[in-house]
Amino acid sequence: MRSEDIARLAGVSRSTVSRVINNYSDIPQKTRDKVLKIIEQYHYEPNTSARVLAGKSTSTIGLFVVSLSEQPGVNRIYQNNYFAPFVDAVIDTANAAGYYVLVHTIYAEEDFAKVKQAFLQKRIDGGIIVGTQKNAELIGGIARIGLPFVLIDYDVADILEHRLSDSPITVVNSDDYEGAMAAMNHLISAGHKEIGFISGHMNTYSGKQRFRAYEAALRTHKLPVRPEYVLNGRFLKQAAYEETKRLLKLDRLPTAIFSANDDMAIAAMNVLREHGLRIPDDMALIGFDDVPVAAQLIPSLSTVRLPIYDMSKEAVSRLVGMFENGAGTLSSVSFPTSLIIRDS
Amino acid sequence: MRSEDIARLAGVSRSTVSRVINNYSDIPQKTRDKVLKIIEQYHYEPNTSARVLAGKSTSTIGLFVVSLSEQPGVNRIYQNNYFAPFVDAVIDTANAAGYYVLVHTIYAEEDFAKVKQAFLQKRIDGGIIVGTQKNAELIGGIARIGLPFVLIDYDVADILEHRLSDSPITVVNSDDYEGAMAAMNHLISAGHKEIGFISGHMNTYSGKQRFRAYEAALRTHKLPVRPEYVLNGRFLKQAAYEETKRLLKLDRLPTAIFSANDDMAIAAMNVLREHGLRIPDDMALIGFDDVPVAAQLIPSLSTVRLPIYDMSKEAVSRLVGMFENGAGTLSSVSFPTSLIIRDS
DNA sequence: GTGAAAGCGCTAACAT
DNA sequence: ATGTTAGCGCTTTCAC
Repeated sequence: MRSEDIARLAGVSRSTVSRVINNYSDIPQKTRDKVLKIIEQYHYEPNTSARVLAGKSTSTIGLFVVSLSEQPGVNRIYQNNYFAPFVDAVIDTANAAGYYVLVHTIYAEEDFAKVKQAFLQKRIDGGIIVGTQKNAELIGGIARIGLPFVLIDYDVADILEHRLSDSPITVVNSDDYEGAMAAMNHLISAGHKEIGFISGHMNTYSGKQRFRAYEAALRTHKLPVRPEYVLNGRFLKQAAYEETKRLLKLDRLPTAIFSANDDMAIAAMNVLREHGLRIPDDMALIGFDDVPVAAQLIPSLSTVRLPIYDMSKEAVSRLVGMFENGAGTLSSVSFPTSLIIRDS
Repeated sequence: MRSEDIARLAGVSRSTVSRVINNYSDIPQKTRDKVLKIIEQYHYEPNTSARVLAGKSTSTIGLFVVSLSEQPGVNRIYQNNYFAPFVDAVIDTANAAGYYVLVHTIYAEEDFAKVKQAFLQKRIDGGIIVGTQKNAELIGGIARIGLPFVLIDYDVADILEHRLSDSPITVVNSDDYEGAMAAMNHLISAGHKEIGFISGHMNTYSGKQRFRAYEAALRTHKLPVRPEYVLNGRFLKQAAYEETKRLLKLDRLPTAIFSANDDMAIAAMNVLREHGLRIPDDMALIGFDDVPVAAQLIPSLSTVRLPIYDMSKEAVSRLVGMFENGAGTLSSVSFPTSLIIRDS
């Protein structure tokens, strides 16, 4: 069933059918109804490829989830409490706004070709990229294609430095520094003087900010910054697990641990439990993200809440805004986090 | 940049460029290399719409997540431990097989139009649908379009009845009946004689099978089937929460509860805890699905494991198989479940 | 208000 | 082995 068939059945020309489909104003209600009736009756839907080729938009948003991890297969997003909500929230809000979502996961450096490909092949009107490590070359490469895109969790300064401020890029961040600072201040106010840190990935913006706040908080309160208390977690459960085990072998332990995300905090929790340490009595613990399980655990996990749904929604609506207002230039937003004190 | 530009730059015709791109055999290595070099150099990627319009496939799989729930907004998939893994696993395996995935969520009856639309508009080569309630009309409607698709969790008998066995449909199920039976037998062997049930959605295949096994197990062992012990959960956390509260108001309580999924079992756990009941001493609890949190809870939740990753992978590979072998007819697989005994 | 016709970027049958 | 050409199904400019 093609538009020509509809035209014949309705006794009009293909152009009239097209006008009806695209809601042209200069077409009498009578003709419109007649055509619409046939379309309805035959369940006709215009061929997307043909429409796009003729100049229409794809009504499709690309969503690229970047999760580079050294151990392949270990950080699949469906086991990742941070990415999964983004995927779902973006799909939700994009669908509600009338867009299809093309999702692609990037687990290896070479898969990045796939994101440029999706843009270059004109499969999408624009994209949302979450989880990118600092990589101006990549961002520049995509920007050069000219289609708008949104980066979730990225350092705006890095984009500015590479003179990309005229490109249609939107950056959506959370106030990671402030959130981490709040968590640290809470621990310090509670009297903790020896605080450990499980770091995220230092090449991501959020990972960096959370670490910076950790250090700054200690310095501000003239507390010791001990290298052996900084665990290299890279946002990975497994790494956090190993590193926490290593920490417990030290002669002298911190009394609290601040983890750059909840997944790693939970891994640490398991290690602590295995070693017979009580939480929070022997070791206080604060995570980051407020993943759904955090509240379910016993003891429930104190954490810094990230407004993932709002961030995703904003990413979609900004992207759609760029479609409608014709590209635009660099812009950014940052969402406030909130400290959630629970039992840990 | 179009194929014509590449042709000009390489000093050949557009058809030669096309032949190179599509790996035709009758083209000398020298010409191939020359063209490839230009393509590389200019980062050329053929326009997908044009290729599809000219008869190529889209290399895109549609993934439709159906989650009809009475309370809108309450059952978003990112809070749903059952759907999220399917989404991620399908994306993972499809991407690995060289396919893009177009994901759409269906939260209301009228959104079903979107799935037929995606097929009709030729946006996808085929689709995977998870979470459908029994609805032969819908299935028949999609089948009539002629593109292959996979149903995850659907009653094969229903498809047979509606004479759809010649359509390119694959059904991927899990052994829900057997799994539920194993859980029930475990409880019964442990001496439980009064067993409650939190039901899933009776219109889904898995929901139905899990309930059937519950009843059958009780009957087989000549144990009482008490209507007041059957809670109407519809796979929803909230409903399970309310219903469990209702259950606890009864004069006489069961000593064990079997829940049709883990999310509801966890909701029940919370209610039990709030009422000061100990698990498993005062009330034993077994869930279904083995969602990631199940193992993290205290007490950890005994459950029936669903091989979601394998099911998703099979769904993708069967779909791709139908693409390659030209449609085909109805087929189905069912995956074994396994009883995971933990502390609850 | 509506139709005719050109063109979007590609593939593939046909011709050489 | 490579070029020429006719579509694929739609949108849109230009005529009428």
